[in-house]
Amino acid sequence: MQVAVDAVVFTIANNDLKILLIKRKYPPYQGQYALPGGFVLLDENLEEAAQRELEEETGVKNIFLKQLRTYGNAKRDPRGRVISVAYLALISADQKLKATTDASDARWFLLSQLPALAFDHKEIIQDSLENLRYEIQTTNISFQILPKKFTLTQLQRLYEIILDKTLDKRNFRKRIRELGILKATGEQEREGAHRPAAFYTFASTKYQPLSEKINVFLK
Amino acid sequence: MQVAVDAVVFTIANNDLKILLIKRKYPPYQGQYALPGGFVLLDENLEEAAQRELEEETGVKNIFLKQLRTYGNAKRDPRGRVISVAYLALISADQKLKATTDASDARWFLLSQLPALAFDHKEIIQDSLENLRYEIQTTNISFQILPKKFTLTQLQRLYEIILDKTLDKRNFRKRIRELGILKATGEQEREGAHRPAAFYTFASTKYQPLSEKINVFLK
DNA sequence: ACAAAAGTGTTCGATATACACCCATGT
DNA sequence: ACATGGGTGTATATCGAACACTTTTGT
Repeated sequence: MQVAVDAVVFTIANNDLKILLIKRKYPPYQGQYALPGGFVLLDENLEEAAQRELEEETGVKNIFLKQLRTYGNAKRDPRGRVISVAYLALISADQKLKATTDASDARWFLLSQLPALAFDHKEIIQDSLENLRYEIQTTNISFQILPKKFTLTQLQRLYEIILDKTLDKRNFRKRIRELGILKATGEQEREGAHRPAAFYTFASTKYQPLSEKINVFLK
Repeated sequence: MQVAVDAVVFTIANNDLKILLIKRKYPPYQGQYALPGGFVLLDENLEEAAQRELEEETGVKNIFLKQLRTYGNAKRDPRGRVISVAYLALISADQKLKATTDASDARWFLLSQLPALAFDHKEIIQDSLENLRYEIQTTNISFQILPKKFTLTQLQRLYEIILDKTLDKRNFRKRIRELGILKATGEQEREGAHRPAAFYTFASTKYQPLSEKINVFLK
C-alpha cells in the first residue's frame, strides 16, 4: 500500500481566492491538473513529505501546513491502492512559483474556474474550503497569507474573500481590536489619492487558536 | 509502507467516561493495552477496515465512526513504517464485548485510569477527547450512545460527563428544545421513588451538524 | 409525611448587529 | 475642489447565564 500527501494551498490575488495546482507529467491523468503532492518516503514524517513535495513541484517551501483529513477510498487511484493525507495551507501571493518548464508547471487557479482534476482532488478541495473558513474564524492562520505589514482593510478583504460575504468595517475592526492579536507599526501606507492607512503586524506569528473565542465571525 | 486504522471508542457507564482497549497478544508491546485496530487490506476502504478490526478484536460492530486524524510519525511503530488513521466513536455501554479469551481481551477503561499504552495511542486518545467534546456540541453524535428512548436527565448527564462540568437543568432543556432534535414518545420512565421522567427519542438518527449553531455549550 | 428526582420561566448582563459621517491624501 | 478609501462610536436586539420552587411518585 502506498501513502501519499497532497497540499491544498490557497492564496489571494486580485481580490480572488486561488488555489495552487500542478499539471501532471505522467500517467495516470497525464496532462491534467492536480494538487501538488506525492509519495511519502520511508523515513520522513507526513508533514515533511508534504513540504518536500510542495517545494519540488512548485518551489513553495517551508510554509505552515495543517492536516486536513485522509482520503482512502480503495478505488481512488487507478494505479492501485494509494491513500492520501491532505494538508491545508494559506500563503502570500507574492511567493515565487517555480518557473514553468517541461519539468514543472505550477499555476494558480481561481476557485471558481478549476480545471478538470485528477483523482478525488475536487472533493479534497471542497473539504479544504470548508475547513479554511473554519480556520480563519478560530485561529490566526491568516498570518500566513498577509505581508509582514498590512492594513486593516487588507485583513478585512481577506476575510471577505474567504467567507464570500461582506463584513461591516466598524464591527470588524472592533473585534480584531478585542482579540488583541495586532500591533500598530506606526507606519502608514502612502498610496492612492486618499487618506493613508496605518500598518499593522501580528503580535504572534505562531499558529494558535484565537483566545477562547471560537466562532468569531460566523453568521 | 503499511497503513493501519485505530478506533477510539467511548462509552459512558456508571456516570463515567470509558474507553475501549484491547490487550496486545503479539509483539511489539505484547501484553500491553492498545486501541483496537490493525492493518488496512488492499481492497477495503479505511472506514471499512476500522469496522472490521473493531469487530474482530472486540465484537463491537457496525457503529458510526468519524475520522479523527492520521498519525504518521516515522518512528511511531518499532516494526517499521506504519501510519495510522484514527477513528472516533461513541457507543452505548450495553453493547456486548467479545468474551475475554486467550485470543481476545477487550475491556473498558476509565479515562482517568488508563494503563500504559502501546505506540502513540495515549496521544491519540488525548486528541480524541478534545474532538469528542467538540463533536457533541456541534453535531448530534450523542445519538450513538443513548438507548432509543431516554430521559432529558440522561442526556444532560451525558453532556456533563463528557464536558466534565455541570450544566444548568433549565438552560440545558431550553436549548435542546430550541434545537428541535428530540421527540417526546409519550411514555414515561417509572423507576425510583420520584416523579416519572418523560421518554424522548431523536427525531433523526443520521449523523449531522446541529442546525446552524456551532458552539452550543461551549464556555 | 417525607425523600428523591422531574419539571418549569424570568431577569439581567454580555455580545452581536445595524448604522453614517468626518478625515487625510493625490490630482 | 473633488474623488477616494481610511477611520471612528452608539443604540438596539439577541443570546447566554444565573437562579428557586412546585410536582409526582415510592416507601
